[in-house]
Amino acid sequence: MKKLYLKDIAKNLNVSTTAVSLVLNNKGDENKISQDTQQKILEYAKRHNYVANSLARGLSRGKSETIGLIIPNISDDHYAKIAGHIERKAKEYGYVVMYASSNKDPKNEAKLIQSMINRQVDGLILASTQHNSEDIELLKDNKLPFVLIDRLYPEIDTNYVVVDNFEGVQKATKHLLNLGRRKIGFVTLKPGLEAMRQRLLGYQEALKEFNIDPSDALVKELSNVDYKDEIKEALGELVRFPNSVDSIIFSTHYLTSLGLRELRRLNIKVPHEVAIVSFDELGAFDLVDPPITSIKQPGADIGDFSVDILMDEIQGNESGINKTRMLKPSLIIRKSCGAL
Amino acid sequence: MKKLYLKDIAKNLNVSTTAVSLVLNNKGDENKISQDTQQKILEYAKRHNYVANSLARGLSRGKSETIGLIIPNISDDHYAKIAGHIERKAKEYGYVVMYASSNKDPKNEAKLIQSMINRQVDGLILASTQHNSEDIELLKDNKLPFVLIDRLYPEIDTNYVVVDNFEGVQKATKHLLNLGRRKIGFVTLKPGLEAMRQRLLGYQEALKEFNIDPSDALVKELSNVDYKDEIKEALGELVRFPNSVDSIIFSTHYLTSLGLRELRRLNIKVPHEVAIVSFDELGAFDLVDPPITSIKQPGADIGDFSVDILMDEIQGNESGINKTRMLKPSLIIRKSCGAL
DNA sequence: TTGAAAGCGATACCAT
DNA sequence: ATGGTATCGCTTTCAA
Repeated sequence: MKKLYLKDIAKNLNVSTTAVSLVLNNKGDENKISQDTQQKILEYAKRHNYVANSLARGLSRGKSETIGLIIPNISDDHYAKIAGHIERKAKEYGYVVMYASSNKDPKNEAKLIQSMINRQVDGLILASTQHNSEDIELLKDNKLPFVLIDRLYPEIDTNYVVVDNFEGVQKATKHLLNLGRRKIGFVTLKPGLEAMRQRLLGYQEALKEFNIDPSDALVKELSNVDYKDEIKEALGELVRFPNSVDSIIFSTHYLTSLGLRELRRLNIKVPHEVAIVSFDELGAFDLVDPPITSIKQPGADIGDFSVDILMDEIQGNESGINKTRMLKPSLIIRKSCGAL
Repeated sequence: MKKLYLKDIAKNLNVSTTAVSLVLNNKGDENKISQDTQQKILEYAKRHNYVANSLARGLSRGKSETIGLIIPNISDDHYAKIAGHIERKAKEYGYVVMYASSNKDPKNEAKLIQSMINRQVDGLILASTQHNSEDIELLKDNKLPFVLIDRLYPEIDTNYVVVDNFEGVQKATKHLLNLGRRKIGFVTLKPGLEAMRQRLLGYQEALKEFNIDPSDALVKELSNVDYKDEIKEALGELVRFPNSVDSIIFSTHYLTSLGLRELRRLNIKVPHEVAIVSFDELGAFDLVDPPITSIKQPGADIGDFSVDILMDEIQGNESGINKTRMLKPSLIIRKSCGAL
């Protein structure tokens, strides 16, 4: 089967390439191509299974019908879920998505953005994690439509879809406080990650509302690279005198997994001795012993909304659609917090 | 910042576009462009942050430096992990990846393949699930290099990277048998999925080795769409007289999760009354109560090898690299099988 | 209604 | 060593 090109079909049908192109792009009517010709072309194309080379089309129209997705790590539950929804939604618009993982490295991130730009993506969804605005400049310079997820820059005007990290943790912390817990530890990652900062603030705010002084000793900020090792020591310190926490909030699902393993190793009863709450979930958290109380992010909405917004930007619609979304996470109460 | 094109830099430097293109593609030396000119061009390009439009380049060279990835569902743990490795590896070759989810629908799959072809991907990694070879024909017709993962066609000559589903389940089944279990249920998805068939065969083979007649009553094949409902009934039947299984193997991680929830609802003690083993893992399976014995797939290897093979194909190397790989899954023994 | 022809931005062949 | 220029496949303007 030899490849069939636009000009082949024009030649074989004795019409111009213009006609063929127009008809195949559904512009036959508005350009008053006769019904006869249209039928002929359409049929021929269908019968021979013609499809345009989208590189050529893209080059010609200045549009690739591709969007880029840059996230810390596609293998992570949270991002994988979002990626799934982004793809499904993008497909509705006839778009396909290219993804790339930044591994939380800002340098990497900048490179990836540049790479996406070269590849002429029509828009970008960026789950940048570092609070670093160079990449944003890059995008603005290139006039590339984009939507931020997982992060927002209050000081810059951007489109974004984020979850309310602050409120999520605040609610969870208050939940623990209402259950009578008073020495609440907070295990998180070092700042840089804006989302992490918000989560910490939510924790501190809740404590203040209960007139408890947030103690630095109860907050453990782990390095983004060595957290697997550091968490052991951190937990050791939290459960030992003089800290002796009665509960711990982990700021992300993988810290929860790691933490729970370590608590077991230390032979600490959850939730009896130490209650725990996780920000974000892993697939089997409801089956864990004990089932993990979690702050759940609306992954589907994050994906869907970000694509909707992006498409709106790409199409240049000044439609009424909101270009920013602050979504609410929900607290799923299970046994690990000591409530049930 | 106005966009800079190849011809701009040629004009500004008073050289030909040819020279610029050659130099920028590291073909300066082999084409004997003077060092002076080369320096000039390189510097100018760097200083002005020039990068080629890859659509144009792709059109011109007939290569997009993009590979396509078609999988049932990127949100699934298993595929997300593979996708991560594929991307990392592809990046090493200067490639970027486009993904699309087929949702296990063969029609969908064919469409996606066509779409990838239109988009001029240089190669395709396909985790097709249905035993349907039309898509393979499509690929061969288009002479598009591809690698199959998760499936193989013994009768067709293709590149593939698969895990030994048969042996994995066989090993797990024998493990249960060696622990004294005799009435082993098998919960899986309806055939069509080649991998699923292999798993079933592995189960049956192990039973035979122990001189046990594989009973159809102990095998529950659920529909790909309604498995969430069907599994409840299936489990009810398995644990009730006359079946009364003493153990169950679930042929995929999400069936395990669902199944475990149902067993709990039925108040059945795992592993005491019914031991369970899962094919494939979910992130927190080691934390579940009881920790789940699982047959673990080498996701990293699947991803890495498939890209290596694909790149070899794309580059047309007739190098010695093996174009097929049969990887071994490993049995991770935890408490749910009753061993510990 | 239809078609010729000029792009889109880069590559690479063929001269010089 | 360097430069013109045809070419990749499609879109789109403009004239007929």
